[in-house]
Amino acid sequence: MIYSKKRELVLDYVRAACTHPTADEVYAGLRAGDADVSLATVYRNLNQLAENGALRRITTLSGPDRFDGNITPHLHAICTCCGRVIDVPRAPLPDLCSIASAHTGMVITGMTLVFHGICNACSANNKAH
Amino acid sequence: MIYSKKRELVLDYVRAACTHPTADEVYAGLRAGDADVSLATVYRNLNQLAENGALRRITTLSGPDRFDGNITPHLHAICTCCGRVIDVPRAPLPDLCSIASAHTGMVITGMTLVFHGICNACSANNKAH
DNA sequence: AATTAATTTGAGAATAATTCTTATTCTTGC
DNA sequence: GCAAGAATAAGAATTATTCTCAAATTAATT
Repeated sequence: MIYSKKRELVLDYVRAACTHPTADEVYAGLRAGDADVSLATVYRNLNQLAENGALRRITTLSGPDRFDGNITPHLHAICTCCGRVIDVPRAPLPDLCSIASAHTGMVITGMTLVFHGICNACSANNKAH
Repeated sequence: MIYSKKRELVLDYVRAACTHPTADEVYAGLRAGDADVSLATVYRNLNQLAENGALRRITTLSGPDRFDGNITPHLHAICTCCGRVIDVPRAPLPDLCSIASAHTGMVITGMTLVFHGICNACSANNKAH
């Protein structure tokens, strides 16, 4: 993968954001700044950056994927009301992957652990249905 | 929610399947049988049934949602190669939700824990890239 | 700095998964 | 069996994402 100015813009944007932005938000944010990128380029680069570990992809239950520039080990909680993603420090866990591997015979390459709930803002706003 | 024959068909189909079918697979399966349902009805009912706990929704990282008629507590491992979902017995876990709740102040309503890996069939077939 | 080969980009079409709309058809209580 | 409310069919619409390919960028070489 050779250097590209657009990829650097995308990476910098996600790293600077503390909002775990979606592809669309990255696109809009760069456009609102002085950057001239296309949506396809944003998607392409987010995928590449997540693929090679520069970013983390956060797959939400419903709604678009989000991206996290903070790749240090931590977990996420997603508000089912507004979609916001909140960081959660990683708690000590038993070695679940080994257990899964032993039980299924699969080669386990990873694990996704996400919390769901109502964030403070939504609780305060009584937006929760 | 009043009774409906179509909803019963959908629920029975997912319960009988051991494949964690997608909405499309449920639709095709019912159509292949003698059932006359529309795709929208399959989606609507899968959503309702998952909502009220009769089924479990399995959100995969990429690809369509899958549904599980087995609602007893267990985990899932998803093959990143073929998309198949394999059941994993629930291992004892620390109370992660309380930890997340304490750290974020959110009302935590649930947690998703999914394993990713390569299933036996894909390993055997060397399909894994 | 020009040449070239490989890579990336832009713009919009295409795709995939799901939801919405509305007229019609069930379901249930009376 | 009728009325009121709920569910359905069919396909249009929406959302999120990927694909296509000609044009632009990058990096290595002259």
